[in-house]
Amino acid sequence: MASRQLEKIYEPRAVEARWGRYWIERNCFAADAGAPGPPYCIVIPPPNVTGSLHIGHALNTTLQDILIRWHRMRGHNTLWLPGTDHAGIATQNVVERRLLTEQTSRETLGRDAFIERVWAWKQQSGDTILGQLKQLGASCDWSRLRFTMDDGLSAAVRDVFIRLHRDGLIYRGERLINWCPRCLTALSDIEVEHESVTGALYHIRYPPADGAGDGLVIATTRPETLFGDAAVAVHPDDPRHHRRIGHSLQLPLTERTIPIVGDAVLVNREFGTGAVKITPAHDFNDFEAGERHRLPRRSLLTPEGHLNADALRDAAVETALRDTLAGLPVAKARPLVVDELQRRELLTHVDKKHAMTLGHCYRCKTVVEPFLSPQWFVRVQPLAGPAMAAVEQGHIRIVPEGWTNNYLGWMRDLKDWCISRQIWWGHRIPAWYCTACHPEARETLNGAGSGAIPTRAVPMVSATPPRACPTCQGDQFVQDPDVLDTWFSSALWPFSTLGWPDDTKDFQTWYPTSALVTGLDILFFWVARMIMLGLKFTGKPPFRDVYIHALVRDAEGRKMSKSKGNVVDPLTKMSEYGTDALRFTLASMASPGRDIRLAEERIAGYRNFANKIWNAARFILMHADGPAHTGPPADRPFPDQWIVSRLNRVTGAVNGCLRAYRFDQAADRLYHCIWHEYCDWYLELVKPSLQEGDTADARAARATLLHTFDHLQRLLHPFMPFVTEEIWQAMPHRGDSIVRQPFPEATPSHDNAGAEQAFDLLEQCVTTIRHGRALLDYGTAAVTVHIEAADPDDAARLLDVQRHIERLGRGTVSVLAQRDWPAGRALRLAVGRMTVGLTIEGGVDLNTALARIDKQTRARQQDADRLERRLASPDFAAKASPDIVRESRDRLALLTAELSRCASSARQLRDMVS
RNA sequence: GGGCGAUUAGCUCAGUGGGAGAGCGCUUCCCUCACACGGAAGAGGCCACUGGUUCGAUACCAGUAUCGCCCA
Repeated sequence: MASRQLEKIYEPRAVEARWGRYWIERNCFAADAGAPGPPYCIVIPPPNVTGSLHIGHALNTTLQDILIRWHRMRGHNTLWLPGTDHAGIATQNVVERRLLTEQTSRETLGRDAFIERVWAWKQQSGDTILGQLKQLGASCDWSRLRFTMDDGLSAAVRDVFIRLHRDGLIYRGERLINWCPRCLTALSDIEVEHESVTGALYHIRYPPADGAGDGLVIATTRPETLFGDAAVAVHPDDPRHHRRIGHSLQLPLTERTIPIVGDAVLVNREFGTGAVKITPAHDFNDFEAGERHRLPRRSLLTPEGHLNADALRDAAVETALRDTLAGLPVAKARPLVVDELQRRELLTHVDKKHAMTLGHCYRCKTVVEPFLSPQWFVRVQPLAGPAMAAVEQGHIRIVPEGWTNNYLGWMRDLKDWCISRQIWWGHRIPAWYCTACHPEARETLNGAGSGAIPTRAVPMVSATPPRACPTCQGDQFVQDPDVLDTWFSSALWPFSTLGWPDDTKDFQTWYPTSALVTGLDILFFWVARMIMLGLKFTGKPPFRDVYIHALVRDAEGRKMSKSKGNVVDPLTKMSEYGTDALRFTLASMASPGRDIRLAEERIAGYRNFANKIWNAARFILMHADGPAHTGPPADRPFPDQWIVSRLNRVTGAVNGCLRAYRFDQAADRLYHCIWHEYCDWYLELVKPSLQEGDTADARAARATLLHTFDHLQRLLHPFMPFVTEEIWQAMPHRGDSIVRQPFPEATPSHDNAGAEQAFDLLEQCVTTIRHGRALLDYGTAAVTVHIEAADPDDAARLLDVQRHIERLGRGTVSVLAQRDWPAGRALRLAVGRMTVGLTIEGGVDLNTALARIDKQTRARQQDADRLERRLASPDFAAKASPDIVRESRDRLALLTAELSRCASSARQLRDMVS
């Protein structure tokens, strides 16, 4: 028997640190591919290696840990594989900011030295988030920790790149891509956040090239890009303009003319004047229109987003204007261009309330520019088909199901994925260029951007530099300076972390993985790409289930962000309320398809819950010493049979909820069972027996207490690992940790309907007595109670539980027909098929009780009226199911009986009052 | 503009074709020998609106309004 004295209030901090260390020292979470049991595996969504824990991680980690601990306890061969992500742009940005404070820059350092600095930063800060995950109780197999830039994973990345290139699924080419002028790199389409804004729509007149007629008025939101115009498009069927197709216009502010073309795709006849400019190098739709009409692409901007002097000259911009504009950022150039147009009376109209969307860099929120440059792309169409089929055919299940269409819809019209980034931190593209064939490429040796590699350059893709150039036999090469999109390596995560491309024991055992738990925000970034590449390279879907959880918002429903200052720091909450409380809060609020509004009171509520459990444990430890009954539950008294039955039901429910990813419902069932059944009723029911010493009931109660409480700790362990471990260790136990104890399963033979019915009667009586006591303002004084049960079976059950009613109701209880009740004043309360009578003693004010009975009468009368109306309807009898008809009749009969007893009781009270 | 979701107690949210639920908060009483981070008893809701289906709708369908998210 444990002898440690437990404190009155549960103090999570020391407890958590102690067991957190213990679990790791004992390798409680270590997985072994050779271990028995069905495999169960989750790979963690790798957090940014230099990041720190935010509330989204806390939710994500908690849910995974619940699944993992649950399966581990159920005897599955369970692996939770942890790791971190190198987060290319984000990490590079952080290190660059640090360099700035040292008055230096990555360009000054040079590529190799810079990368060394990033590794040093990773070394310095990389353990932060891992420590925080451990603090949260994440039961990962930490010996298998992976990092996306590990040798093994990097080899997998190269391998995949080379094979995709060989299969024609990766290509290099000049395309219009999204460019962040601050990060100075390309972004993929989904790395751009679109925001609705109100802007200005400028109507500009382009005069005819031959001076005859009025020209055309076009509408644009970006007047400064007109220097890059290659044509003006009108709809071929538009009677206003179609005769002009083939004519030319004078491009304002330049010495160029441009043609008028007919384009039914680009032109919306209702928009503006029905004429639009085509600027192929600065707009995605225009780019495609440019392709259709074979128009030249004039890129006007530098990578920084400034007007390029050379480009302006090539575009034949008037010399004076060129000098004014060259080097200016877009935002400054635009008003100058508008002024100039106005001065020349070419600006016909400005609509200042034009609704439009603007793209921003998802990392730094800078406005992105469509930018023409050579980049690497994955041809995704051939990969998307199987990735859709896997979901459509149910090989991969998305939970909640509602997101499936979202996924399929996105996959259906997927554009090629731009995977090259003009940064230094990441997996460098394994492509090489011959410096003899492409002398310009030599510039990249000092780390310059990919612009230095001409679009037409022929890359040689291989893991190591080629021996000789196939064209010129040269042996000098430079490697492509770009690195891969971080999500490219993340896409391989479920198999690269298990050892792929080697056919390792781990890979054989745990691939495909069982579940992937993540937020909706990276369904496209990550999940879709893992499915595509997983199917392509392993032939199997990377996971069976995808569980999409909510986004955590603040109590007002706003997205948390540092700039709003409404961020809830999970670590602070953990230290204030305990990690278990935070975990339980997140689990209980994880309803499918709904965002979580995190209110602090909820966390405090679950801290109280942990404390409640703690005190129940104290109580049990105080009373568990002594002889205990060891026979089957069926031989034990009523309270034990009842709690075993209830526990059995909640056990079935929790397992069912977890199978369905209903963390919220599982948490609620546990909360209710532990607090409102186990503590409120069961512990109260057995208290008298425990104080009796060595009786049969006491022996049974001690055995049941220990057994059921252990059962509850194991049920609760996945949700609240720390307090349950602490309690489990303090109670009599076998084994070194609750982590590996079997998770309870429901046993049909433990269901005990009779005990549950008896309990329902007991609860009704006790509650009614307490209610009556309050109405009579009796305080804690003992009361004399008579109970009449209309049903003889009820009467028999009541006799069985009579002494419990007496104790919990505080008084003496006789189960008697009303005609046998003693004469004298009594408050009679109708409850179900029973009447509970409290003897009235002394001069108490009965008006409160009278008012209450009148109120109850009104409520019951309403119900009865509704039921009567229903039963009176001929259609109801004819069409409703017989069960419902019978139930309605029964309920009406019960209500009628209650009403007559209420009326009688009220009459008596009125007599007494008057 | 397209798609998805939400609207239920003061707050945060479950829920179901047939008697409106939980947690927190609130009111009253109680520091009773596990727990005041507690116990007991309560108050509080035309289940957003309008139609339809149905014997019966908070629930199913359609529309409206408001809010949110995703995509263009």
